Amino acid sequence: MLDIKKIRENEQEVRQGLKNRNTDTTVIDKVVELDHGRRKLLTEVEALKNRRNVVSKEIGLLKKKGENTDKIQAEMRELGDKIAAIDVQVREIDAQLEGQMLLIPNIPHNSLPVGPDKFSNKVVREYGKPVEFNFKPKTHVELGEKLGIFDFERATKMTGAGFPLFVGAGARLQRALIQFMLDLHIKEHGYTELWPPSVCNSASMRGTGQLPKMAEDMYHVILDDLWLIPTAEVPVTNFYRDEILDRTLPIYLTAYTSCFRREAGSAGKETRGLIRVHQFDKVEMVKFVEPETSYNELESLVANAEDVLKRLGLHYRVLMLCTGDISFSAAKCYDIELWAPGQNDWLEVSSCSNFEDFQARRANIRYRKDGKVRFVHTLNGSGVALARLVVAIIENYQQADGSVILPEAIVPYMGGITKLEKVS
RNA sequence: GGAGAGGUGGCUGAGUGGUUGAAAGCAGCGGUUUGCUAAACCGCGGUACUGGUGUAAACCGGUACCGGGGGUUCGAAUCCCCCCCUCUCCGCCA
Repeated sequence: MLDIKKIRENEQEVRQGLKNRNTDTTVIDKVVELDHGRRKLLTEVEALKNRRNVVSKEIGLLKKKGENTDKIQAEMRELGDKIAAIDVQVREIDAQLEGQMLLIPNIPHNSLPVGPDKFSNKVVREYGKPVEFNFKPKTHVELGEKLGIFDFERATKMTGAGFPLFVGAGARLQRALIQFMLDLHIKEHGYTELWPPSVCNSASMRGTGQLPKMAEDMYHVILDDLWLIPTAEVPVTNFYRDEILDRTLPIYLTAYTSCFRREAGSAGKETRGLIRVHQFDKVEMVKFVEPETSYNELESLVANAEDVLKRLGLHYRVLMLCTGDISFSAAKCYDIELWAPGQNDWLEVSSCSNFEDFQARRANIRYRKDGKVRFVHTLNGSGVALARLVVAIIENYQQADGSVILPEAIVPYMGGITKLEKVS
């Protein structure tokens, strides 16, 4: 959520930010009008309440002396009715204002390239080179089905399309990668591990910005009004919701969770394989930092995610997303994409964002600095998403015979398996 | 799911419908004392919204906040209703 004061004082800047994002700015018109009306009513009703408070005290004193207060009480009853009427109006305006404020996305940071869509994203750097094959590389679907490391047909029987099922060495590979990534972040990057719930309540979803706008993209457990988490960002960021932190910042947390996404509206797109699925696994990194440091922290967050890919020897590139392509809550975002030769395309495996105080305001996460209470800045990034990482590993490390040599870094986690081969 | 108990400030914990923003303690901040640390003593406190003065730092006001939302009343932490959450016991159960 934006600061209403910022809208009041820097209206043009906010409008320009929204325009750069391709967002309709009429919401600002509404907000400005509501805010104006709200404050006018507030001054009025608060003056009346002050009078009521003063007179009520007098009534108490008069009664103690045994004097008759019927007349003043009747007056106050009238005043009370007036107050109640204005209070109703204020409450209505508050609700409308809150509703509008929740729909306004974050303002993009001024370092972003301005542009309407992903074609304006800027490649910041590229690591490694594409693997050269002396045969035509296969897709992970062709390879994996032959290797028996996943089974999409039976997954469809159990659950439905878009829910992956890993088998044997494939299942172990998932577990190994999770362990490898968590160990790296905990031991070398300074994160503390959390193992959070897989469902969250609506307040948490609002806190990180999924609600109210993305309700249709999530699985909703209606009986208990709980939501399956689309990312560990939700539980981990909400770890500190409604708290004033007394710990020294920065705080780095990491968590592995499954992630659930309905992917409404993307039916038919990339439906085969592991590229776009309803459930996938991800190690997430979340930071709570002082505002002055958040852009430096974003750079080191990206570096932490890149470290995973470097150690796995994968070819990747880092994109700085343009104003039109960043997500609702983010002020700045880097995407990391892996090269997948079977797909002949780049695959997004990480999205590292600085939300500034946008989530902190919604989730009410603050800290004390020199006796004053301030909102923290929150950041998060995938470190990294598994399904697509597996795609890249399989497609990059494939051999002519259809086997897959595993990157050295995960061999210790694979119980001696160095190669995925067909088992009969 | 059934029965009971409870939700008060950063924490612990009092609280009579009328100077209660809220006793007390702890923590915190400032000061005195002290060779240093500690201790002792004195003093100060919350948050949000909002009005005024000021370029600003700031200062002076107002309103609201005792789990959340309603209600009764001139006046509610205190009385009533609804909801949420936590704990204990029972039931069920990986």
